[in-house]
Parts: sequence; C-alpha cells; structure tokens
Amino acid sequence: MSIGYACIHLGSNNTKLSTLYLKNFSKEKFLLIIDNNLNALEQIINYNVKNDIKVFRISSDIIPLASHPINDILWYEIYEERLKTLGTLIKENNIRVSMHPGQYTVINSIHDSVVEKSIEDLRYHARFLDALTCDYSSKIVLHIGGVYNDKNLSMERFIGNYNTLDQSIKNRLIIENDDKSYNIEDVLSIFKVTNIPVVFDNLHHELNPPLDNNLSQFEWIEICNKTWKEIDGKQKIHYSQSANNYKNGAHSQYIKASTFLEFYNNIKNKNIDIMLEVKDKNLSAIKCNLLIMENLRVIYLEREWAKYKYHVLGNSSKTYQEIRTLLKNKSNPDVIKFYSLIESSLDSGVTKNSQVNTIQHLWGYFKKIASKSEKNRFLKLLEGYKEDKKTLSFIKNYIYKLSYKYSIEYLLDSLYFYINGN
DNA sequence: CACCGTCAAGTCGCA
DNA sequence: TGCGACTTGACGGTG
Repeated sequence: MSIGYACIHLGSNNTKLSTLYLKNFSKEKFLLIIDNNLNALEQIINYNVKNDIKVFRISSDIIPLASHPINDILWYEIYEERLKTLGTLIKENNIRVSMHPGQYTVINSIHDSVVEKSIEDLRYHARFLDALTCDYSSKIVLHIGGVYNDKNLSMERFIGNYNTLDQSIKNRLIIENDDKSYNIEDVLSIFKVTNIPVVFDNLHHELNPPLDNNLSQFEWIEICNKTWKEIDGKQKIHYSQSANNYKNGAHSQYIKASTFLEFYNNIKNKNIDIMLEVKDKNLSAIKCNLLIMENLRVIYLEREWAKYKYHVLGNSSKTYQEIRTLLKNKSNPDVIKFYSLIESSLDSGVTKNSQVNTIQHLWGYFKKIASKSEKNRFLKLLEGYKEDKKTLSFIKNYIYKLSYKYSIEYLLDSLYFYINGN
C-alpha cells in the first residue's frame, strides 16, 4: 500500500513548472521551459524519495503545448538521455509515476477533430512515460468523456475509438468514474469489452453513484480490483474529500485524518496504491503515510512538527503548547491527535498577536547575524504589520529572504512561508 | 507587492 | 445563447 499525490508540490524551492502560451511560442523558449520543468521534476522526485512517497502523478504541463499542432519539435529525441536518466532515478527508488490528461482529452467526442486531437494528446502522454522507460504499471488515467444525449452510443464510440489506439497508449491507459456522467458501473461495463483497468474514485462515486447502488464503495473497489492484471501493477484508486459541501467535486485543502482512517481501515488488507487528490498535495501524502505506519516512531512526528510549528504558533499558542506536550510521549505518540491539532490550526484564522509573537520568535534566528540595515528594515516592517500598513505575506517574504541569505535550513523547510494567511 | 484578466483545448447544466 | 464549473496555477500587465 503506497499513498501519493498529484502534480504540484508544496514547500520546496525550484519545483514549480513553467508554462508557455501560444503567442510566445518559439523553439528556444520551448526547450528552455522543458529544461526547467525536467529539473523541477527531478527535485520533486528527490523530495519524494526523501519522504518515502512512492506514488506520484506527473503533470501534463511538464511539456507545454505538447500535442498542439504548432509544436513540431522532437522534444523526446532532444531530451532522450535526460528523460532516461530521470526515469532511472524514478525506477531505482521504486516510485510509480502516472499521468492524467485533462478535461479536453475526449476520445468519444462526436466531433472527429476533437477525437483526433485527443488521440494526439494520448500519444504525447504515452511518449513521455515511454521516454522515462517506466514499465506498464505507469499509467495514463482517462475519463470516458461526454454523453451527447445518448450514453450507450457514446460508450460504444469510446470502445470503437479505443480499439484504434496505438499499442503504446493501450499499454498504459486506465479509466476512471467521473463526477457527473459515467459512474463506476458504466466504466466497468466498458472494461468488460476492452479489459481496460478501472480506477475507483471515491468522491466521484459519492457524487455520481450507480442507479441501483446496493453495494458499498469497498465492494466496488473489490470489483475494480479484478480489472487489474499482473502487468498493470497494483490496483490504483483515487481518494479525496470534498471541500465544504456535496454540490461539486472540489477537493478539500487537506485530508482529514479521522475520515481517512475510517476509509483506510476497510481496505488496509488489500495491496492498493492510493492517489490523493487534495490541495495541499505532498503534505497530506506524508501525513497519510504516517497515519497508517505501524510502530510509528516519534522522530517522524518531530520532523513534521518542525515544518508546521511556526504556522501553528502564528495561529494559536495554545495549540502550539498542546502539541509540544503531546510529543513528550516518546514511546507511543498519538498521531491522530497530533494531526487533528494541526488540522484545527489550519482551519483557524490568523490572529495578529500570535503572528507578532511568531515573527519576533523567528527574528531570534537573525538577531546576532543580521546587519544593522536588515534589523532596521525588519523593525520597520514589523511596525508596519502591527499598524495594518504591511501585509503578513510581505513580512514573511522578508524573513524568508533572510533565511535564504544566511542559509537557515530549519526555516527554509518551514511551511510557515508556504501556508497562507494575511 | 497586490490584483486581475487570461491562457490551447470540451462538455454539461443552468440562467 | 452564453457563461461558469470542472481544476489550476502561472503569466503578464497595471497600479
């Protein structure tokens, strides 16, 4: 059982992907951006290795405008060696990468041009994973597409078009239930004809259940398990929690520990990879991995605490003290309580007094090493913040810059600078 | 720095 | 008929 996250990475430098707009397109810029993005991917993979995250979805934006007609540049040849090296890094660390084309890739469209463009886009995704030399457990996740007032006909069109796809795409394609059109039963009926492995998505299932829905989600997961063959790797599912309400499929900021464990306890005996779809990405992935770890050692929570502590302190010194007390139990730390306290801090708004306290606390790192002018600037910013003339992110950025200048690693790793609050 | 419209692309549902 | 949501940030210009 491995738990991972999708595309974006929070909390470390040089992990952001750049993009390219049509009007700026040039070969030079295109290659420059790929170069940047592959470096970012390498950083992310290294982070994942360090944090024992074994499942990761690579953003489709890694190669900008990859399947657009304007782009006739053979990036997969130009970067062949680089991609191979990256793939080796991924494989040597047993990381399972995947990709997920967006809402524009619709192979069952009634418009031929849309189908053609979609197939071209799938070719791009397959080409990228092939270039990494990842095996066929590295998948491309796709939704079924549109309904066009006739679901049966549209499913038939999906199957017909699927049959025409290149083998390199078929090797990797898997299909997922979506939040409004194709429920898990529909997707499984397509499996019956095509043998495409099925990804179960819990939130989509909740929003778009089958008409006759007597089975629990865990029974559906069990049925989907049968669609995965040896060569496809472990069964994959998507797990997310809804933000605020049931009205739409928007994902929550973080994965709530208690809710996740309730779900996990029903599948923990199966060998499943879980892709989290959540806004705080790697943060929740680490969290969920620790939540399910047997014989969790307190050192892992202390590492987590090092990252979260200044954020917590900035919102509530009471919560800060509670967590410190909790971590004094070295032999048997209460991981659920730990995260529920972090969660309450993430939910609560910023209080100015606590922030001022935190900022002064952080200044302690620089007190002796900062120059006179840096000190003056700091004091001026702090006064500005107290008087509502400067925003919190303004002063956070300044402290971050100082951390960078003086190489204060402990602060550079802190989520204080990445989790918002004005 | 803050703010905001825009970005290659499809489909659906609602006003 | 046209626009917002989905999902999602990054870019680029303005103030």
